[in-house]
Amino acid sequence: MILNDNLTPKQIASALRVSESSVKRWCDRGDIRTDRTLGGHRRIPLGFLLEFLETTNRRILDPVALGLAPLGRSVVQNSTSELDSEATIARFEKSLLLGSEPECRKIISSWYSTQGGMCSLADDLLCPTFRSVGKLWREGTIDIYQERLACEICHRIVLELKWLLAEPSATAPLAMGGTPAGDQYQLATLLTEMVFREQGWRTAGLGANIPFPSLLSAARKHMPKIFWISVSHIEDEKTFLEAYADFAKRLPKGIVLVVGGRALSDELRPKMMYSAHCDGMRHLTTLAKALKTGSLPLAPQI
Amino acid sequence: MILNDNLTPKQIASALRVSESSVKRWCDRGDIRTDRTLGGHRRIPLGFLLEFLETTNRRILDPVALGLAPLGRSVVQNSTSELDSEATIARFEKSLLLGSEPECRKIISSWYSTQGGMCSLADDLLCPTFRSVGKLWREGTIDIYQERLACEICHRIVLELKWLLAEPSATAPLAMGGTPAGDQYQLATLLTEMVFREQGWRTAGLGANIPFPSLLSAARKHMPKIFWISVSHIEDEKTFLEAYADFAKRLPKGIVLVVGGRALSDELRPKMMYSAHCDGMRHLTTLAKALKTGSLPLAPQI
DNA sequence: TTTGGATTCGTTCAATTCGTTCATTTGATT
DNA sequence: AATCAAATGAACGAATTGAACGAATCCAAA
Repeated sequence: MILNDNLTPKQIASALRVSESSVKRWCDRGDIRTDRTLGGHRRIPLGFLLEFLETTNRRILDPVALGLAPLGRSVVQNSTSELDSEATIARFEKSLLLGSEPECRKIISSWYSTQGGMCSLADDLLCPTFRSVGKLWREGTIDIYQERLACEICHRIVLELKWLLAEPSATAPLAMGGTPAGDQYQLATLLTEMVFREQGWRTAGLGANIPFPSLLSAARKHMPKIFWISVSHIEDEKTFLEAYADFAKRLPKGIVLVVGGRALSDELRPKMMYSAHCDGMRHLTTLAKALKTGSLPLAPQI
Repeated sequence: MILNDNLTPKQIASALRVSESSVKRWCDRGDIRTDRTLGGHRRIPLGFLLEFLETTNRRILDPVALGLAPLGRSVVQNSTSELDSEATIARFEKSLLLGSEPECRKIISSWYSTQGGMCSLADDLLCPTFRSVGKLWREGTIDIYQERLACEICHRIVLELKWLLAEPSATAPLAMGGTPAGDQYQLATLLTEMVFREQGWRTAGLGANIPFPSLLSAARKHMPKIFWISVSHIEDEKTFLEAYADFAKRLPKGIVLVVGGRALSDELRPKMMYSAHCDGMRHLTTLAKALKTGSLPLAPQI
């Protein structure tokens, strides 16, 4: 996998546009976790670098220096080039519809590394793209298989990204969740799982199209700290609400129930009971951060 | 496909993503215990390499180079292969139902590398296991989510195995396929795809639950040499047969239509038109081998 | 057994990185 | 403005790493 590579201080220096000395200092001070060659040269796995970037709120300025694909950049007046997300999203959508997995992989891994991790990948790249793809499908411009193939490709690549994330510690809290019956959309629940992983949680993603009673027994058996429900599509609203209500009522009290997904409209949500609703992965990330150590600060609401 | 015991410096170099020179130096300095051939070439038993990795706190970055399954952060432990398949299958089933992905990964990659590749993995391990899991589910012994989680886990691990397979050449023939509407079972079609990959085909797996008309337009647009249909579950037999018949009739003549899956019973098959029916992955492998170079030796049958 | 193409040998050498020192920039405080 | 601490970047000889080379070895097929 291209993503698993050991970087030298020089590469990182040029990627971040800082001096090599600074990178070496950060390594020695422990800000960047660092491996060493037998001869004592520093070697930094990409995952360690990303870890550093997140805690210090830094960005990769030159992905090419790390062997990643260049993302579209537009030259702004003051000579600082900014990410042209519009162009990149368009390029990504095109590659998806053509079914070109390698091209999509380049874009995703580059976006993931240079932007804000899973969060930005989900909210800023994948979500808009699939909104657009869904529209094209409803318009009849593209075929169903293209939409499915797009999901399949993204699913595979996001799974690959898992190898960049540090193995969660055995004592980390457990997050469990899935997508209820009638909803086949797997990508959303996978991204949810990855966000928890990124925040150091242990996770158990149950997948899509699982009946509520079965979700309930999974929760009861494993007693996670958080249970997430990702809803992208609702077959029948009344049936859904009934099944959900029963699920929420019988969920053990110690478990935080988090819901999200584009199907949970403003009209629907007031009829549901949950601990938290997340409007996008950025939202979820802050929640995961907060709940990781502290106990639940959120009271159930109606 | 047996685990290679004696590794060359070149293999180790690419597995650790360092230069061959460095590996040779490490051997000569005694950092890696090294055997020699009569002619003086270095040969490193896997055990010695693992010893080295352990003491220097190093990881294999590219397991593919060693012919090992990608095991993530840890390295394959017991290369002593269990030939007691009964016991292994039982252990595997237990791990699946417990939802222990790491344990399942060990068993699958061990099976894959010591037995007959994808073929044996599908036919001898996964197929019997899921038959048994399905039975437990129908009996009510286990919950739906356990069966789904089992699928999910296997799906992920099989996808990881893809990194073991060589990249298909750009001129390799294309195999395309998927699972028709009403059938959610993704693992079978994924395994089918992997078998073609193993045989050097380019592949495009469309996933599960795709309506026949959409499968048809995918085939028309990409014109694969083979189109596979994997059927594990049929909602309504009459609807299925009609949609299938329409699909088969309109499929371009140059494309070989291969069908398979546990739902295609002896009573059903005579009512379908196809180029070949595969009863297991071993069957499919020989077909993929035969069709790879030669033209289609199979006449459509009724 | 012989043969020929692919791999590995041991060696040399250029490029990179090491650790260290020191000058410069940054940014907060007086 | 002036001061000072902290962070950054440039420069150095010494050490490590990786690429290249002809010669020797391996291995599978004739």
